[in-house]
Parts: sequence; C-alpha cells; structure tokens
Amino acid sequence: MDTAVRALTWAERLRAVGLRVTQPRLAVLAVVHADPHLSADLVAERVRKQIGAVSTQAIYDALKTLTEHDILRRFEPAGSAMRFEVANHDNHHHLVCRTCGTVTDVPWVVGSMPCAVPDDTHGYRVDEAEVTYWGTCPACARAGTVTSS
Amino acid sequence: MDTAVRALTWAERLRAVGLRVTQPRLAVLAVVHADPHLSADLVAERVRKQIGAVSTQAIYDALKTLTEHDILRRFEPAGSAMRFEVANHDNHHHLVCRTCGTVTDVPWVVGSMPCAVPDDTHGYRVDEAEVTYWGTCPACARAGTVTSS
DNA sequence: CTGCTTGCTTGAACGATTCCAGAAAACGTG
DNA sequence: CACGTTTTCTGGAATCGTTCAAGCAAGCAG
Repeated sequence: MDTAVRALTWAERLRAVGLRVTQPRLAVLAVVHADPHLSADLVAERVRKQIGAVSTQAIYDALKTLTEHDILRRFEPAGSAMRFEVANHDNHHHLVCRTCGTVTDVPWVVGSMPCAVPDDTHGYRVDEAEVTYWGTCPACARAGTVTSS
Repeated sequence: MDTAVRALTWAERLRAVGLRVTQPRLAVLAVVHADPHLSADLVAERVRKQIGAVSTQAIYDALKTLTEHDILRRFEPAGSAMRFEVANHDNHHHLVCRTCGTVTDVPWVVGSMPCAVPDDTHGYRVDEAEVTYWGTCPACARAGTVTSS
C-alpha cells in the first residue's frame, strides 16, 4: 500500500536527476531502503525475490548510477565488499564488528564536529570525513566469552 | 650504513614477538618503512628490487603476519587495494585523494579527541576509530582547473 | 650439528567487480 | 498510439587482488 507511494517517490527522485525509471532501479532502491548496509550480492538476491530475474550487471549498474547521482551512498569497510545505503545526508558513521562484519549506524555527534576537518590538510580540498568505528558487537562478544565464566 | 642498524632493529622486533627473522620479512619491513601506504603489489616490486626473487605469496604472508603481530598496520580506503604502514601507534589518520588515490598522513588532533568514541556504541566494544578524509590533492586540483582560467 | 617448527615456492582457486556486444525497454515526438 | 533514439539490461567472459594447498627449504633450540 505505501509501496505504491514509496515507489512513486523513488521514481520522482530518479526523474529529478534525469534518470530513467526502470524496474531494477526501483527494486534496488526499495531493497536498500528496507535494509541498509547490504552488499551488491545481497541486493541482487533480494531484488530477484521481488521482481524476478535481473542480471547481476543490472544490479551493479543501478548501484553505481544511483550512487553517482547521490541517491545512494556507497561505503566499504576494510576487508568487506562494498555496501550501500540510502543517501540521506545525515552524515552518520559506521560501527563495524570485527568478527561478524555487521554494520550499525552511529548518529553524528554534534559535540565532536571539530574533527570533521583536520588541522593540516596538506593542501587537500577535503569534502568528507568518514569515520569507522571498529569493535565487537554484543552477540560476538557474548559468543567469545562463553567459555570463560 | 644505518641500514644495518635498522635491520637489526627489525630483527629484534621480529624476535620479540616470536617470529623468525627472514630476508623477505626484513625486506618488507624496510620497504614499508621507507615508503608508507604501499599496496601489496608495490611492496612486492620493491622487495624484489632489494633482495631478488620472492614469491607473491611470501609477500602476502609477511604482510599478514607482521600486521597480526602489530608491527605493521593495514588499512584499505574504499575502492583501493590494501595498503600498509609501520604501526607506530600514533593513531594518525589518512587523507585520500579521490582522483589519484594518493594517501597522506594526518596527525591526530588532540582537541578533537571526543569523537574517538561515539556516544551510543549500541553495545559494541569499540577498539578503534578510523578516520578517512576524502578530497582532492593539490596536484589533482590544479590539473582539474587548468581549463578554467 | 640435528631435528622440529615455521616460512617459502609453485600453481591453482576464489570472490567481487568490470568489460563487452547485442537485445530490449523507456521516453519524447509526430 | 506507433516510431525512432537513447539508455538500460542480458549473458558471458575477463580481470584484479587475495587466499588456499602441498611439498620443499630454512631458522633456531638443544
């Protein structure tokens, strides 16, 4: 029901940036919106569940195009495949579990704004400060300490 | 001449963590120390210039082992192969050029300490805050604006 | 110096991503 | 609503960076 509303919104956003509205793109957007931090692989899997056969290439193309047009945001924790989320420009960061790879959003902390720009940029024109917090998620921490108690 | 001194130091560090002292490892350490932020590929290339034929596998093994023993530090800007630097625990961060991929060290800014740990860790045990600054390096900025003047 | 353990070599496998050429679909126009 | 143009999708294969596996070689303790 609100699927229709949502699809329309995505379609509008696509047109707004001059992109054609296609089933694969809409499905990719729906899937990434419903479940952020998915890899291209998982996006493909879910898109297919939703609209049937789609080539892997179409998925990659859609993800790339949508990212280039700032509708999606791509990131890539070291050692992981690329992951995607809807670009809502809230500038949040990511908490990544070293054990299971799960990614959790961390809202931007206003008080720490200063570190968005380093003191000495070495002449670089900096446009983004990406912060990744590495650690162990609750589930993995529990699993890892099971034997010691 | 200080090559000998330096090699000795590396050898000592290797022994200190219970690793055998081998030519490939010493060469990898020398190369990464001399030129941080190298990819495995480039490390291999330079190691070979220094000590002759070494298998790619030996390079990867050395890099992995040394990283695991905290003598090297591995990082991986999105879209790039993994890169290595000597782990001196100064907790500096990286400035990456979107155009040419060049990486420059950014010293840790004391005043911005607060953002090292997010407010809400969602139950994660956080052990590292990795900051990557994305932008355009002076050279690429110049090259990109040549036509407009 | 000898043997055990660790590290190296070679060669192949692997996953994620991209490249390519042709078929199909989306959109603006008549 | 049919048409042509342009963009997108399909299918298949290639590429890159990295890892796996088995046997040989070398480091180091005794």
